[in-house]
Amino acid sequence: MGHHQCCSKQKVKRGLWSPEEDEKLIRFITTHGHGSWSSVPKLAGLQRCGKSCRLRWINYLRPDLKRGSFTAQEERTIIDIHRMLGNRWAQIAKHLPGRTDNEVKNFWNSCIKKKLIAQGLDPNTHNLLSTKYKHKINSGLDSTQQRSTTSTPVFTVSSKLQEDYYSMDVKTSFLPFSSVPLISDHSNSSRPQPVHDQSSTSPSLSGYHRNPNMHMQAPSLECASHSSVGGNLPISSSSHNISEFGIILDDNAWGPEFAPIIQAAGQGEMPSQPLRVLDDEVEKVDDFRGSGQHMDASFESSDFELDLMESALMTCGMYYNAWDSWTLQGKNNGA
DNA sequence: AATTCATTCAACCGCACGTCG
DNA sequence: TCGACGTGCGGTTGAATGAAT
Repeated sequence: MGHHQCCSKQKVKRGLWSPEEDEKLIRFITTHGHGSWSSVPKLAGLQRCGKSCRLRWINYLRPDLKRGSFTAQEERTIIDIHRMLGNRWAQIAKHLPGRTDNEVKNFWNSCIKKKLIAQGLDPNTHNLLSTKYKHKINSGLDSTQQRSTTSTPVFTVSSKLQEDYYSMDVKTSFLPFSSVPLISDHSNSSRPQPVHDQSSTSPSLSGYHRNPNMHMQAPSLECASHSSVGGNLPISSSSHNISEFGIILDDNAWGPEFAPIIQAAGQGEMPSQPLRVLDDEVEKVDDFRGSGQHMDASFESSDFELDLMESALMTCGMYYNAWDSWTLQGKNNGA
């Protein structure tokens, strides 16, 4: 097994770090800074390679690290961003102050992943799991327990859809409202902010581009004061723009109970049938997701959107927003 | 109490990318 | 343009620990 170049020139220690080694590294970096990591071990008097020193500092010794369990808010943030970016742990960690990519990755693999599977969701795509995972879903809690024991909003389908839950061939990309790029121009300072609990942290990515060629007409929305969607989650009294939004539902599940959501999402009149996305657009998104290309993403999420997401999910289960335009933009950029 | 099994997470590895001479 | 080097990232490993038998 070959070692990294920086390790090959000298005999280096590997494995767990001792308190003495930690002390040496901390003392050196706090007084000199790390500068070139490859020179740190020699200057700090450590029998380690620079890469190991860097990792130890970033993941464990850095003074600004936040230790301890992940909060429910952090967990929700991870899930939301992962849904868009996939396994880009470093990008996800940037939105969790004091958390490292390694920590986020471990938390995902040891905890969130299992939760999603138990809830019938594919942790990679966040879509409904196919029938081959049915045994995993059923092996855990029943659906009622699954919903009541998680601290993260449970993405599930309405009761009318339950019977088709495992047999549906779902290849559409579903996103929560919290992930919807609400404003096409991120620099637009007129974007309204939620009026409640603005102190809490929400995902906020930067550098995101939309595809201007695929921009759809964005309906505006005036939310009624503390209107209620689904009968239990209040929406803040504020005005919002929501663009490129759609809901996909089984035809049989489509009913007047979804009207508040359609209205709240700025779609205006209740459509006579569920909104749908064209298959070829879905395939383009899937292609992009599978390509491993990076995309710049930027949008803001707010508690309002999280509430709306939860409301929609609790009421009608599945939904979709047309993020095709910006993923395709990312695909083009990455080529 | 001893052993096995499962889980967690720190650390390692290989690769990709950027920079510089 | 090319190669060497440094850095950052995501996937994987394996030691430590806890739970179950």
